[in-house]
Amino acid sequence: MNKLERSFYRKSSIQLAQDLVGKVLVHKINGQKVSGRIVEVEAYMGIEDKAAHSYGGKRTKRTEVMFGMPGILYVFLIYGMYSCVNIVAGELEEPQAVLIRGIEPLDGVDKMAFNRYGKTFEELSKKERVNITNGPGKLCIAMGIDKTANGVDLCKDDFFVEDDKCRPEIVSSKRIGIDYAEEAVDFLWRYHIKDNRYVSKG
DNA sequence: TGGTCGATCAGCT
DNA sequence: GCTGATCGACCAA
Repeated sequence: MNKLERSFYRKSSIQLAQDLVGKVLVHKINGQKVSGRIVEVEAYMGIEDKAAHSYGGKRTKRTEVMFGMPGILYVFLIYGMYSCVNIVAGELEEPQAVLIRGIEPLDGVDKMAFNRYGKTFEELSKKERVNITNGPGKLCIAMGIDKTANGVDLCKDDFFVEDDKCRPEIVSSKRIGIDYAEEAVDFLWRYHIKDNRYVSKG
């Protein structure tokens, strides 16, 4: 359709976060397309952001990809069992990223349903249909994203973001699960589509 | 509808 | 040894 190129990602994570809401994340697994509209994100601003893994310029094996090219994926393991996926923003050597917190399933809904619950989308209960991708760990399971996707370039063929010209109303709020981040807990760096059921909270 | 709690492990200290 | 950008199960009311 309309795959976004490198220049789209080369901007601050706050800007990129807002631009990503409403776009479509696509993952092709062995030729099978799985996709969903990005409905909720959070910006992590890097060096000066106490909530970011790269706060203070912390550069380790884990955070290394955030220092890389904008438009690549940063995938990390949280609580020993869930993956979270980010899109790297900013310039090279500027460790910013946008966390994807919720998507609305579009293509490959049966594949997603199988990844999450081992059954077809049709067979899911009402609750399961919402819970399929309304959280950062959940959407990674549904879309088949794990640590092997760390560092993958969204400007290539099997993983990318496209613009289908959807322009929903976006609202901002405080980021979730960062109680340790002192003054940064109050920054309104979470953005989501208003009234969308696949938003994780609020 | 909301609170608490266990799972499970890489990256730090 | 401790902790976390989470989730789901369980329990109380």
